[in-house]
Formats: sequence, C-alpha cells, structure tokens
Amino acid sequence: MNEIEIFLASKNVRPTAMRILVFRWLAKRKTAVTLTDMEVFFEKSDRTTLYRTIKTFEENGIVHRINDGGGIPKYAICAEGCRYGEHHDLHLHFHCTRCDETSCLTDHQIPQVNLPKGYLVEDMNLVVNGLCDSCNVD
Amino acid sequence: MNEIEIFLASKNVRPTAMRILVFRWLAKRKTAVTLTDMEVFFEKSDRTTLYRTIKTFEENGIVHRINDGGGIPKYAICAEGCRYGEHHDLHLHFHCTRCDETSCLTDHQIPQVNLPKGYLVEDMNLVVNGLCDSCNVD
DNA sequence: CGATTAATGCACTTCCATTGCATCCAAAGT
DNA sequence: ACTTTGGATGCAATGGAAGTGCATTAATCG
Ligand SMILES: [Mn+2]
Ligand SMILES: [Mn+2]
Ligand SMILES: [Zn+2]
Ligand SMILES: [Zn+2]
Repeated sequence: MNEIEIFLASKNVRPTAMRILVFRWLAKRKTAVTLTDMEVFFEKSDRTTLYRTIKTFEENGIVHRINDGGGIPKYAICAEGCRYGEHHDLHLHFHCTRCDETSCLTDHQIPQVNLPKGYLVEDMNLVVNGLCDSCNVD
Repeated sequence: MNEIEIFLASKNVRPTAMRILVFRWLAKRKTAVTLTDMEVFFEKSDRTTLYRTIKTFEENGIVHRINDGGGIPKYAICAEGCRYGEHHDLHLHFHCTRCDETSCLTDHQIPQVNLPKGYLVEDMNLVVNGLCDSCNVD
C-alpha cells in the first residue's frame, strides 16, 4: 500500500482505484472544487460515483464542504485532526469575485466572536469575498 | 402614500400592492425567510412574482441574501445604508441546527480579519451554527 | 474458489431557481 | 376621460444540480 492508500484506510475509507485517483487530484488543487469540476476532469467516471466519493470523504473527515455563497458547494482537503462527523477547519475561506476560485486560508483562523446570552456555538464559517492575489493586479 | 410606500419609492422600487404586502410581512419576521416560506404564506400569489419581488428588493438594497450553508438562500431586511448593488450588512448570521432558523445578529459585527499580501476585501459573510436561545433549553 | 459485502454505473426523480411570453395594470400624457 | 406605454404579474416551460433505486461489477474474506 502506498501513502494515500494507508491514509484512506486510516480514515476507514476503503482505498478503491477511483478514490485514490480523486484524493490524489484533490491534494494537488490549490483551490476548492465543485462536483462539476470533478465531473469535467474525471470524464470517464460517472457523476454519481464522484458524488458518493466526495460524500464519503466528507463524512470521514477527509474533505470539508465550503459554501462560498455561490450556491454550489465546493470541497477541499481537510487539515489534520478532522474525524468522522467532526471537522476542525475553523479557518477563513476566500472567494474571488473575479475568477470565482475559493481557497482555504488555513493560516487565518476565524476570530473569536461573542454571542447573545443563550446561544450555543457548534461551528462557524467565514467567507471573505474580494480579489485574490492573482486577480488583484490592476 | 404610507410609510412603506414612501420607503420603497425612495429605493426606486415602485410600491405595488404585492411589494407592499411582502415588505410588511418581511419587516415583521424575526428570522430570515426562504422563497418557499414566502410561497407558503402568500399562497394566492405566484411563485415567480415572489421570486422577482425579492430579487428586486435585493438589487435595490432592501433585503440581503443570506447563505447559511443549507443550500437554500434566505432573505432578511437590510439595515440602513444599503443601496443599489452595495450592501453594508457586515453583521453576524446565526443558523440554528435544531430549528433551522437563521437570524441576523445586527449588533454583532464581523471582526476585522487580516489577509495575505495581495488580497483585496470587498465583502464578508460570517455564519455561526449552533443552538439558538429558544432551542438551547436542555 | 465460492460466498459476502461494498463500490460503481445507469436511469430516474426531485427540488428549486430561472426564463419566455402573453396579459394585466397603473402611471403619464393627450 | 381616453389612450398610450412600460413595468408588473401569472402561467408554462426550461435548466441545473442534488439525490435515490436498483442492477452490475469489483473487492474482500473464509
Ligand atoms: Mn477550508
Ligand atoms: Mn443579515
Ligand atoms: Zn481571483
Ligand atoms: Zn433554534
């Protein structure tokens, strides 16, 4: 077993050929991907398989879902420490309004927030919209 | 003209009967609404009309769209100062994972964030998931 | 190898958003 | 008051993406 297979197995995800390909591809991306992105790249594979692959990945703490406001979910590989049903990706997400790419700024944590009395926080999601460094060239 | 008509007109939105009804209803809501919510309440009206009504409201700074992660957009009345294509609702949004209601916490601004060099901020959106005060009763 | 269980592929369904077009209405001009 | 006219509305159709059922294929285990 190679490194990816070992990793997937450690997440209780059976390392099938398709899953290995998808994971390797995801790991190389610098920005989050949509299901359609996957569909375009893996044109030989069925959309349903990709759908269930990314769902399995999400459920097992391998990727996290990002909602950048565009309505279509995007996915990116998790940082370490994410587990089944328990994600720890409290970092900021940047969505570029020009190139429509969404990226994880894993070095930028979501600031602490105060809430009114009685509210209990489970999770947070901060999306910053603007121009990414590539697009912000004047 | 009553107060609502004057307000709509001030936003360059013609105060039709339907728009007045919708605005009045929205103003009474404590939580953000979906298009389907509107459809259920205004059962006599056509879905398309409601769709275009809320779209017009959004485009003219009367409501803002909230994406709480559930995939279905929600809408709530804007704070003062929002204009055509220019919203100033940098407040926190709370989404309750139990009752699925989403509310604007207009008193809670989004904290300042630092970004990597080269990134330009245009807008931010912070959604906090958890239990609202009504649901967090143990 | 045979039995068992999970993954895949295909077809279909569902859920909303969105659009085209005909009709209606209300403000503005005569 | 009548006509004109552009925007608002309603209905029907389309579009796009998520999700489901089921038969088939592949992987795993004894
Ligand atoms: Mn991320
Ligand atoms: Mn709000
Ligand atoms: Zn960009
Ligand atoms: Zn609640």
